[in-house]
Amino acid sequence: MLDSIEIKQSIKRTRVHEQVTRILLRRIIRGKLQVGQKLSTERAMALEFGVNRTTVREALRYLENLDLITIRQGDGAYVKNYLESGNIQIVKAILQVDNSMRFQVITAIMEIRRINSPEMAYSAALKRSQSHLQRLENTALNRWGVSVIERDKKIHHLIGLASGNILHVLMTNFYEEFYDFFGHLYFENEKNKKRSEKFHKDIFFAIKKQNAQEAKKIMREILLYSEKALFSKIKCGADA
Amino acid sequence: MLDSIEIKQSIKRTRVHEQVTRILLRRIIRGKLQVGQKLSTERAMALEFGVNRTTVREALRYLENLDLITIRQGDGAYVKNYLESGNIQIVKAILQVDNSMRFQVITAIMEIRRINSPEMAYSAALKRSQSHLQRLENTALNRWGVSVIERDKKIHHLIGLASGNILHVLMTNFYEEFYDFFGHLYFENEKNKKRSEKFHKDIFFAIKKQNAQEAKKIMREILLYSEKALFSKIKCGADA
DNA sequence: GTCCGATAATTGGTTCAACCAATTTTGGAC
DNA sequence: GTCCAAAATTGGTTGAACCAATTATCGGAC
Repeated sequence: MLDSIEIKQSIKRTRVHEQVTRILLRRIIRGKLQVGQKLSTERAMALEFGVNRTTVREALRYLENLDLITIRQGDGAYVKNYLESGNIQIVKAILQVDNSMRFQVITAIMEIRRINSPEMAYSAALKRSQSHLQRLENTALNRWGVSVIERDKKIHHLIGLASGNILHVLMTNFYEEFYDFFGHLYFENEKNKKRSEKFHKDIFFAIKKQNAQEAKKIMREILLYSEKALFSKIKCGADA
Repeated sequence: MLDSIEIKQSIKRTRVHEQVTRILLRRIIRGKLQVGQKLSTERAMALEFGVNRTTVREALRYLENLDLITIRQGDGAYVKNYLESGNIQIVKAILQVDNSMRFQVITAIMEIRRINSPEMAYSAALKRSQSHLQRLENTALNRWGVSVIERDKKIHHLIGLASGNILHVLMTNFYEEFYDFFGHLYFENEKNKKRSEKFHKDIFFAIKKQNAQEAKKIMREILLYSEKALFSKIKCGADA
């Protein structure tokens, strides 16, 4: 009961089937297991990795849920072409096993966010309910309590809810999964922090006024700003 | 070897752990299992459903992959708030267990597509390689072979590839998972078919000319058209 | 020789029983 | 009441066995 969530997450022992997942994932992403190729049998993999077949099966279940493989009883498991059938979650999986694609993936994510979030803000300004507005105000104007990064997450999330489109919410969840990868790079800078706090207020008032065009513009500008700030940071980091 | 893919898919016996998944999914989506609530123990569920604990575990693994539950060794499994942490794949899961949200979900998906795909076409026109252009031409201009709906899927997919953003490709995969739900309603109409075939040619030529603005406009127009066509269809279906 | 069908071998799906590892609960010492 | 160690609870993993679908094999009909 006393353990903080941070400790729980950092200490948590990696489950064996997650390690197996990682190995297979790496083989697929790196191309050691090519599209259409048949995986070893469950029994053979259990032997190879020195684990139980049940454990292998849990790993295969994960890859199947990502649409990275198909499994057919009596036959075997085959690698699918993730560009044709894979679901969006695979980019996170990719990042975890292949750091070389990191920059490309992050760029792709930010581009998608730059396309979607302004429209999300637009819809939110038009459709926001009174209760969403209230929650937005509580989060945007109260400077105490949580960190800026946490407040930023919450603002985007609330705007998603206010937009009335569940996919906007889920897309926002998706972006946030990558805050761990690059969010701190942005928010550790004091100037960026200030800029985002201004954003929180501005977008709240635009949504309050139901000025959709302005909300869209404000969202667009903060995303462009943060992208620029982030990439210059990454470039500096690479030079150092 | 003789069985067609259709037969394979329709006949395929539902795996037991998938049935368990379905039950638990329904309980969560319908709110019988509320956010924060603890699920029964694996052993208890195995008893309740009359299956083995291993089978229950495979179902739980699925829900965990969807970020619908968290599992903690020594403690148990808890329902998460999917609006805060769920990944995009859950909307498909929702559709499979709760038909009442069907209209809302499809509307949400089409809105997101209307936001993204025109920008995807824009990028594709700017960045398309010669090989992507070639594949696009083969698909867009050859009227023989596959059905219009299959050609349509392929066109969108190729535009995604040409855009150079892997997320555009994966988002396109995502939309396509719902063609089964509403695609046939659109493509069974001869006039709609003709309209889409025109779209295929038009967007190809725009991308060939690298006219990004035009490609974006063409994409936007076909999406608006198809949405209108689809909703009038759904409305008629509801009246009949 | 080819083709067909029965049969065997292979492989994923499920079950059972046991034990390991983390967490929670219990109950006594203070 | 607090604290700590033991016990109970619960998820994680293992091993072996059997079920079910697919594939490979082999013998006979032609």
